[in-house]
Amino acid sequence: MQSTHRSLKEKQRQERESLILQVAEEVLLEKGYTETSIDEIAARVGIAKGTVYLHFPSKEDLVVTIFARNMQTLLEGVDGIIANQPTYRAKLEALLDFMYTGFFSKRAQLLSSIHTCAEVMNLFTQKGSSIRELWHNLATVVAALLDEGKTAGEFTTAIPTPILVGSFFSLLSPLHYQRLREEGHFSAEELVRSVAHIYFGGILTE
Amino acid sequence: MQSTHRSLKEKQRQERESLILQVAEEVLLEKGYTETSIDEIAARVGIAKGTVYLHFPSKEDLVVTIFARNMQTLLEGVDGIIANQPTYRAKLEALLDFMYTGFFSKRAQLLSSIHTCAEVMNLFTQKGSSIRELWHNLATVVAALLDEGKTAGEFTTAIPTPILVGSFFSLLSPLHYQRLREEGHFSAEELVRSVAHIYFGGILTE
Amino acid sequence: MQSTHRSLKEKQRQERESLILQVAEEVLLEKGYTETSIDEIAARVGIAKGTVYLHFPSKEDLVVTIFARNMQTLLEGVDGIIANQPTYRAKLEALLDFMYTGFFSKRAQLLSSIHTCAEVMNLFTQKGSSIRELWHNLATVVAALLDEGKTAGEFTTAIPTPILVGSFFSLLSPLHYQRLREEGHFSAEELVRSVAHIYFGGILTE
Amino acid sequence: MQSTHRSLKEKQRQERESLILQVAEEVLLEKGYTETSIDEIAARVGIAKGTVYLHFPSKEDLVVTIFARNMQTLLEGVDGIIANQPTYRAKLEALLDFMYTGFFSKRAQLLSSIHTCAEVMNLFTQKGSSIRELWHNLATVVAALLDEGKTAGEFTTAIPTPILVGSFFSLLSPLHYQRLREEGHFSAEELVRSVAHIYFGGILTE
DNA sequence: GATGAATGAGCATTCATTCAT
DNA sequence: GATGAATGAATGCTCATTCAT
Repeated sequence: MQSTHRSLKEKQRQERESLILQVAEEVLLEKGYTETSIDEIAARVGIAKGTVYLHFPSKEDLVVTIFARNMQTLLEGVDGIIANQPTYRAKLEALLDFMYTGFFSKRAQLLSSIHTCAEVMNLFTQKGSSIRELWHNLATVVAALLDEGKTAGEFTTAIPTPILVGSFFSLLSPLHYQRLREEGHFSAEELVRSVAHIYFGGILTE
Repeated sequence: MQSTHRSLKEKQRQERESLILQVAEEVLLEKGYTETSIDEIAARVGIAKGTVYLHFPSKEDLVVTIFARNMQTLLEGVDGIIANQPTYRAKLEALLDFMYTGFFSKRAQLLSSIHTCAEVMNLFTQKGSSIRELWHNLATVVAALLDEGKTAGEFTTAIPTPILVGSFFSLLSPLHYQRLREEGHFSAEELVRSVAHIYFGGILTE
Repeated sequence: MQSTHRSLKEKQRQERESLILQVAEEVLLEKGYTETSIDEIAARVGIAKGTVYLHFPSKEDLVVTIFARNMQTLLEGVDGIIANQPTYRAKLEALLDFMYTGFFSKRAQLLSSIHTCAEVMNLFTQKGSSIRELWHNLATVVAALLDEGKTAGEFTTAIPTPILVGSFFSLLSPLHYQRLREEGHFSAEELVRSVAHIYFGGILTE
Repeated sequence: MQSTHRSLKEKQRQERESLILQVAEEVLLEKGYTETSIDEIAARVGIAKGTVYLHFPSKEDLVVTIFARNMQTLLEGVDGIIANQPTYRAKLEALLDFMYTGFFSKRAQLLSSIHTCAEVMNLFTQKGSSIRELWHNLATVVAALLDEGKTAGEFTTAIPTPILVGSFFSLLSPLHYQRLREEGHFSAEELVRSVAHIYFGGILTE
């Protein structure tokens, strides 16, 4: 019963922490790092400012945690996603699909801002070594798929792999993605399909 | 003489305003919006903080002006750039080249941050109607090229134009661009060539 | 049995209270009032923060209690200490010795800070009336010894007793005391002997 | 005229800075370091909080400046004060007199708190190297006087010089000093005379 | 009774903006 | 016109105190 009690407490704690992370993620997406204030996060969650600090030692840590958690989840899913695909193209398409369609449809924006927003990048120069590492892992996976695809004769060797990796992650910048979905009334699936078409086949007619 | 005097004054004023804009642009690129302080801009220009406010009513306006001026210059150049190209593909490639190789090699990062960085976007929700309009104009030009290219049978009709436009501007996210140039030792030309290869021809062999 | 139970509980309560006071005293000596946090006290004692508040209504009260308890103990010992000394000088020397050598070697620093540290003094302006009273009692004892010594012809009458009392308690400021012991490698005994030499005999050669 | 204008500005600036230092010193004496807030200092001076930061980069620096300035002034005066005194005793008495009677009658309290108040001491562990040095200089001067006095046969050699130095600066703890003046209605002169009597001649008759 | 999660007032510090000179 | 000193709102963070469990 003691343990029941404890696990209840612990569960509530986890839930609250999740809530903070979720709300912080929202505000972060809306306003960017600097304009996001702990005050606002606390207010939106409906708790006191100090409570946030019971879960995260600093604003910086809170944000790094958000990024790390997303990266981690993404990385954990990658292997399963690419495992059963027959070709390297199919593997990369499955990855694109996972990133923009599923769990990450919104989070992808945040992850993307790691390398599109100066403000965010500077954050990780100091505290985000773990993030950089996770990101590097992901980029390595993609680079490996591209290299193996080249060796297998699937992909052109005319373009250096680093550039291919860069374009792979650039294909659908988060805010373009969002705008197209919201204003252009395109489904996530259509967006991914189109982007894959461009990346793998180009836009030229045969 | 009065008018001579006035126009001299006015010329000096213009020159200083240009200098402020140029310096502010530099700082903005280095540090991002929030970390950019009027103090630093004034110091780098060598004028007093208050003088900046004689030219721009607020930090926000200053930044919006920078974006607008770049957009404007870009737009003004577009026609000449695409005019003499034989095909729509060539027109779009010339545009890519102009954006990433020439005058805009650095500015492109700023322009791009309009839709990749929440912080920057919010700026334009309030004060940046002119920017949105200019951006819309540019997007319209690209959309027209793509549409005409479709009609001419140059480009695939399988992908909706808005998505093609989004991908066109996403192809090389600014920080990827920068990192590839600095760490990967790729030339701007090679980057543009590769990206065009991907966009137009895809990455598949054959 | 009820009463046995109660007194057991009560005994445990007393012991814990003593422990809190002891630990708080240590931290207080190390860090000063403001830098001392209830959190740290509770952690060092091994109890919850809230439990401290079951014993003391506020941090202020806790600290006042520490001072009062020390003053009380000192006062209770005074009579025994001075009782069997033949002269007034011997009585005062024994008191000095007791304060700097024995049980109070460390606590003397705390007591002394009552009138050397503004921060501490302000504490007692509001809640420390009991402290002031106890301190006054001690000062009265010393004043009496000095007055009687004067009457007995032992001490000079050239100096008003209040000043003599002030100097008696100032002789060895706590941090000087500590520094001399730690860096100068003087024993407590030597320090007390030297200070007594100065106070009673001056530093001039015969 | 330009220079007149500038020096006027500069003079006003100096005056304001002096005012801040003076007010901060008062508050510091009343409340101690931690309880002193920039807000209160600014309010008492009648300026905005931010203005304080135009003069001092941080609270810590402000306080260190106060201490350093006092120490500096004291040190600068020392030589002149002891120069024309015939004996070492007279030199030390003159120094005592200077510290407790003149310019430093109040400031002595602050200086004294350098080594009587844990809170204050900790401050100088980090930023106050200059203070420690200045203090060390003063202690060295006093130690030299005592040593030379010993060699000259003026002072007893029975007590190690470091202890004599410690007692010299402890003789009249600042708050005792203040209380005796305010409540005991003793003049500064009488206090210094008495303290000197004790230090040099002891309190014994004959 | 004991706990420790939650609270929120308080503080040092920054910086866009204003305005007297 | 130009200056830069002055302002004060805003923010990250701490910690004494409370109270539901």
